Amino acid sequence: MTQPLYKVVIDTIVGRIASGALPPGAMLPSETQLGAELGVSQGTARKALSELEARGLVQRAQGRGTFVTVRTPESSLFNFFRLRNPDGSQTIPELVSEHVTRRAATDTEASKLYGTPRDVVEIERVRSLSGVPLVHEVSVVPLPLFAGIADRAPLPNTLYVFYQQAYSCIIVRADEKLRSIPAPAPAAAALGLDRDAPVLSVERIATDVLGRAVERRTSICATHGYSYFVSLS
Amino acid sequence: MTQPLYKVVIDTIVGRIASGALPPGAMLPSETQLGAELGVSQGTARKALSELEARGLVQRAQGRGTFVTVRTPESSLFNFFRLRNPDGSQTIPELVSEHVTRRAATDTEASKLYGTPRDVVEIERVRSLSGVPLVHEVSVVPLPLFAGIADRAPLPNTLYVFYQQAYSCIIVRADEKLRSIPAPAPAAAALGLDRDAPVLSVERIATDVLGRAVERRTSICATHGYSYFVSLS
DNA sequence: GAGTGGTCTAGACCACTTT
DNA sequence: AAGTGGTCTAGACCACTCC
Repeated sequence: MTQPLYKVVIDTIVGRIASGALPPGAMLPSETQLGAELGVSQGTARKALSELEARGLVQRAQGRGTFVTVRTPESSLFNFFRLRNPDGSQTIPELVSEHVTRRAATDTEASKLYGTPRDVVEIERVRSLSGVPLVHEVSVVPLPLFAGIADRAPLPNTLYVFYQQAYSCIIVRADEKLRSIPAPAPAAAALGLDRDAPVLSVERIATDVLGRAVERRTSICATHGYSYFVSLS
Repeated sequence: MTQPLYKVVIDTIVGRIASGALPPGAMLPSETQLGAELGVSQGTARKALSELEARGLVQRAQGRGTFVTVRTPESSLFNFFRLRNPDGSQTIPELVSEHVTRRAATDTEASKLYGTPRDVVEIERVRSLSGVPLVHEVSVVPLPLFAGIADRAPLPNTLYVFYQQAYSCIIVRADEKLRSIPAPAPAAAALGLDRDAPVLSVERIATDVLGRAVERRTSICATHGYSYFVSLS
């Protein structure tokens, strides 16, 4: 039941990235160096690096080297913000307002978030597309993992880039539940919608590279002139 | 600018699968045999087979061999029917009614579907979950690729399994656009909804293994007690 | 020119399934 | 026992980037 060597290599590198020892943009050792350092052949080191590239954690370029993937606001939005123009082109959501508060976790929050936290931080935001407020978004993160985050408001537009830069917390996956519902009161008020206007409700659990459920986010989106894009395979 | 050998191997096998020479469930040659047959080393054949496995086109099992992936109604629904119970468990959609008609393609249909077809076949269906009609679904396929399909009604519950078995057309990808809208008249009538009940509109383009846009599907879903699940990464 | 990743080979040994 | 895929090694050559 012993781990294959290439998986040991993968775990080693994931650990270095998750700990911040290898920050975004850092160059990794070459295949040969990595193999020598960890006592495996170049081919085995290569297999590990290729799998990390497939996971999106590093990027490789012939002649240049292997680098820890840098998350820019653009790449983060591309992956995790699915509201697009009808032709599929990106739209950048602007921040209209933000409220960051620290509070006790509800029972569901405690049960769904990593570490069953007693306290959480709630980030409530209204976002607009092309100047029109269309998204009401409430993100909840466990306080222990994000110590001091409430004092750093206002937060940057793209939270996942911020999580990585400030807390070495790398979001790699988001599981979402979508429903079509009449606009709930707080969202209707924030977005200036009729009480029963149809809106898209998106409930998200975001998971980091270590497999921890790190954020719970509920978004209410008015899809006027925009669409939520997904690709299934 | 010549193709790497392993890509040649991949294309060879994809061709055999898409042509029906390797039907679902068929066993592929072993790595050694395949290498000998195509004049490459076992390692190169292995790389090709591994990539085909990553694409989901074949399945490999230690000690048994490599097999063309069999699409069952279950696996097809798992991949391409995203409406689930709130806890994430599968729900099997039953067929309530079906109308299959042959007609001329609209301009958008002709422009978006493979081969810019003059004629298409439209499959209109109402589906129910746990006995409640919740989905109104209109699928449009180009007539040339699916000759005679209109005469084979009623069609099976899962169209993609049928496309593969009857036409060697393997759907590997679906791009969807979601919006929340008031129920349109035909869907409201078919599902027994109020005229302005909020529903999920899903517009899908399905693409086959040869990269051809093979089906356009518009679904109207009432998300009463159900949710549309996606995983982003 | 030195260093990087990308492709390809040949061979070894292991774990697993089937007969 | 025979045949399969899974892991691992060692070495070669190529294409590319950067200095």
